Amino acid sequence: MNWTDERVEKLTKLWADGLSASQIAAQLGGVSRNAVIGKVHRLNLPGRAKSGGQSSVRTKRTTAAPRAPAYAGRNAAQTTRTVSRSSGGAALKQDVEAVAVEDLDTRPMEDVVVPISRRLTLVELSERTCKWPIGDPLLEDFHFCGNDSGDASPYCSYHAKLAFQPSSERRRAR
DNA sequence: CCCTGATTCGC
DNA sequence: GCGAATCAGG
Repeated sequence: MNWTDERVEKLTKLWADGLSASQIAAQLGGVSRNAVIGKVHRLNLPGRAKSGGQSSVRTKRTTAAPRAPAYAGRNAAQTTRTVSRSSGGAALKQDVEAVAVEDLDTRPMEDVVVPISRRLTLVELSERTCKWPIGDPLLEDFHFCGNDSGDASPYCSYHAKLAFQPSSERRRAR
């Protein structure tokens, strides 16, 4: 891939916005983070203030920002899916709680607070990043949580609590 | 190990 | 000019 004016422009902008080289590479596509860094140097763009690593500025959430629902609205639509298998006797009949967060008339876990998200885009997700979607996919600021997902889980510990609620105990608790 | 940017150097 | 390899660091 070559550095078209458009791509250079985007690179410059994103770099100025403080995104990391790898994140920029992911958004540009077709280039490695090394390519991005190399280009940045060649363009004489100001490098990062201190040669600090990932602990630098990152997601700067000013103040008030109740990162609450984000999912509430549209999710309430496709919440509980009841699958009934009426086969012969009265054997199988179970309802499966589909990936739901907070359903219609709910009260359970509303207390699960998710810290901050890394605002990753689809292409930036890796095996260890939380794949919990945030925002409206149709909007520009749509992103994924991106926090560490432990190792074998698709979500970070916080979103995992929201996603995998033990159905049995939930019913009981209600 | 994950990630970060910085530099080098063959292409 | 480009970017993989490498280095240095959190």
